[in-house]
Amino acid sequence: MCYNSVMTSLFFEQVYQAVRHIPPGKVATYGQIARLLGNPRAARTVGWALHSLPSGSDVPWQRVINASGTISLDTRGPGGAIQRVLLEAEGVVFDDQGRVDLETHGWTGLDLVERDQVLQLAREP
DNA sequence: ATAATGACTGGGG
DNA sequence: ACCCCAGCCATTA
Repeated sequence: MCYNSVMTSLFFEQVYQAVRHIPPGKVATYGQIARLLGNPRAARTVGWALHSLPSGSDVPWQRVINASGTISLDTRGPGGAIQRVLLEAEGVVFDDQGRVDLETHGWTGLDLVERDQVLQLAREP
C-alpha cells in the first residue's frame, strides 16, 4: 500500500493490481482498465495513476497504451522510447506508424472471479 | 470547497 | 483515416 512512503488511494491501488495481471507481450487500454474496475469513464485517471508510479515498482506500466493502439507518452522523448523498447522486448510489434494491433496483442482481460480478487487485493494488501 | 491537471475517449466533420 | 473538441474524473494544491 506504500510506495516510497507515499500512501496511494484505493483507486490507484486497484489500477496497479489490474495492470499487474496483464501478461508480457500483451497490452491493455486506459479505458479498458477503467471499465474493468467498474469506473468506465476514468480512463484519464488511470493514466494519472500510472504517471504517479515511482520508478522501480513491480507494476508493468508499459503494457498500458491508448485506445488508438499507440503510446501516449511522447515517443520522441525518453519516456515513450523506453516504453516502446520494453514492449518490443516482450514481443509486441509496432507497425510503421507506431501502432500496435490490438486484435493481436490486446489483453483479453480478467474473468469475473479474478476481477473480484483484484478489487479485494487493492483493498487489503 | 474550488479550481487546475492530465500517460484518455468517442463522436463529428 | 485523421484531426479537433467537449466531456470526464480522481487527485492535488
